[in-house]
Amino acid sequence: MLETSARLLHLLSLLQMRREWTGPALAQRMEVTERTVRRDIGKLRTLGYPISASPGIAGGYQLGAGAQLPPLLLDDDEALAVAIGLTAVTASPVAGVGEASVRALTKLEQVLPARLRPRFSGLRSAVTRMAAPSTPVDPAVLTALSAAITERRIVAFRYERHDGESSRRLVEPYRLVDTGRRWYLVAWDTVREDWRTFRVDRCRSIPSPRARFTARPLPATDLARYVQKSITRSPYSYDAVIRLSAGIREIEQRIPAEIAELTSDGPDATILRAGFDSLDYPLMQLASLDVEFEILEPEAMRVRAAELAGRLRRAAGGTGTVYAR
Amino acid sequence: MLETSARLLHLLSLLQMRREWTGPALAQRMEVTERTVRRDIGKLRTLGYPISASPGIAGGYQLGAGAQLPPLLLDDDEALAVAIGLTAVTASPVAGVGEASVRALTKLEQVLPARLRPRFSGLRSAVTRMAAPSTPVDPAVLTALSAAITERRIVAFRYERHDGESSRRLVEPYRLVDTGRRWYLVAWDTVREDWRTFRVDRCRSIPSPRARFTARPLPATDLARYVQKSITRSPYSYDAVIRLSAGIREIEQRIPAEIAELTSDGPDATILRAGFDSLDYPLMQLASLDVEFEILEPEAMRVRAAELAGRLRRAAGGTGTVYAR
DNA sequence: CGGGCCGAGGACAGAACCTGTCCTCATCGC
DNA sequence: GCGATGAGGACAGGTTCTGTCCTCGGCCCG
Repeated sequence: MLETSARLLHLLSLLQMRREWTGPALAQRMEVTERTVRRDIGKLRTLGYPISASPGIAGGYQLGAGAQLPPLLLDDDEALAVAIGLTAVTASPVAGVGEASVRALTKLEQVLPARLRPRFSGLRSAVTRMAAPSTPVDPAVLTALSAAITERRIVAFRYERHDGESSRRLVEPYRLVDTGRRWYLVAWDTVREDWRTFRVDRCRSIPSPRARFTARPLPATDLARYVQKSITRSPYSYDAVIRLSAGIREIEQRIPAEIAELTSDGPDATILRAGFDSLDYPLMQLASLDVEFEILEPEAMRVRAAELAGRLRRAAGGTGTVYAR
Repeated sequence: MLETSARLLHLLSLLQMRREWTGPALAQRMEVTERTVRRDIGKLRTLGYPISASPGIAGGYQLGAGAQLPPLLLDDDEALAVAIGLTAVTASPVAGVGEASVRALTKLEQVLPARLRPRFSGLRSAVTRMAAPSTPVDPAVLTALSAAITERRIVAFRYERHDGESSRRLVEPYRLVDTGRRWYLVAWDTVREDWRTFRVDRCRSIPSPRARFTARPLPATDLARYVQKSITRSPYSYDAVIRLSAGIREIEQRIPAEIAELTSDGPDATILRAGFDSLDYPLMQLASLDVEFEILEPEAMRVRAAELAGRLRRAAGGTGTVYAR
């Protein structure tokens, strides 16, 4: 029987590895008779895994997509790839799957064989460095928080406030919320005895787990909305208004709707409104559009644009004639 | 017995979900006696999964990292996160795990429940758009090729040559090679009856599988090196030489070693050599360093820097005094 | 030190399941 | 029609599983 459980997993692994298998091939691979293979296939079907079959020449079995996801059986390199991919997603959260990616990464790290850890560490820093220039978060902070949330453990960490001063916090962590730009932790502050929303990028130490706690009712059902309300200021350092010298139709095709709000300003001009945490990246993206643009707000963005312009001009050195596009 | 296989997977799932479980909690969750839980734990141990135990108050079981990776049991959101993460890695390959990430993504897509596919499609295009601006590759092309490689199926696709003309190809695909910047396919061309190395970003249709083929000996044991040799020209559109006005120690800390070759040019200057496929992104990154720099080569990069400088200058408009840093 | 909470594992009875072997039937492509 | 595929019942001989009961050991706390 124990041999059967192992064999069923092996069968599942083979079906994931290649799309099509014949009964005789599976029987040989698993060292049982074809009758037993047919029985095992039936068992997997009973367990809910949809395996289709076609008889005759070029026939065989195929594992398809069913109502539930089967256990994923990965080899070493595949596991590393998954870990790296999840790390990339946590570094630049994609709306809606942020917390799930941290949870999945926590699961994977728990069981990652020791021989793969050095490679993972090396590749991890490469991915973190390549992430889009928003506020950087240490993946280790995220996974530590995720584990504490799952296991209902109080965590201690050093937290830096907006004025730069850091203090020690002891909290019951409940939820990680990703706003698409930043990670927040919704937690009950055990010292202040009230709910607090923490910016994860301001966490200055790896949260260390303490005693268990009993869950209390959450402060809201929609925690993403709750976090948005908790943020007393604009989530961005800069709220920009930019006039682009191209019609809105053209601009819509080149700038994702989630990033900016676009308003038509006549047949050949578009007003773009968006928030940014830093200026360099958006400035260079705007310059790369090869569309003339004008910064209406904020002043700081105009100053920065002039600085970058100067540096690029000097870097170009003794270029002869510049042809305007 | 069938019930036992399912129960073992369920137990594994619980152990992955939370770090610590007591026997009584597991027994209640799975609706068996504690004695059966102890037996099941023993079975998982026999299967190779290292489960540690601590007796007494605050005791329990913990699934640890062993010699092999256990089957991963994920919920819907976690599966989506994994899929998105793998898509991100295939879009910007991290050296060494590129092919594995495609293989893993192919496995996952095969079993992804239908109800998750629309969400996956939506999130996938978001990730692809955010990828670093190297040569874009459709993830669907990669996974179709990976499946064909695994199943030894000839594939047909339209391929665009460097002169822009596209033709139909019928090939035996053997390996996907990621050079860190681009994807290549090593394949046997059935029409020309010779080995060919294809750039995946030039594949203009989703490869469709045809008949099976019998594997032939590969043209080399080290296919990454083979691909590098096959590329008759520099892999990059531009080979740049840039002089930075800062010491090499400072620059090394801010520019990843894999991206550029750095040479000291005195105590306050550094020569940077690197290849690029486009100019805007590197120019943006260089300008953002807040270090004066000079483009020694190529001329095209100087021209582009001047263009961007002009556009940024005009965008800054009537800025008053510009303070040099 | 005792009590309670945890994990460990042997022994037994009654029940359930597993595998190979053999067989008949159906579908598919050439 | 033939050969290659999948489907599944029946049987004999053997194996495994579960709950129940029990003893033992470690850990923490009052």
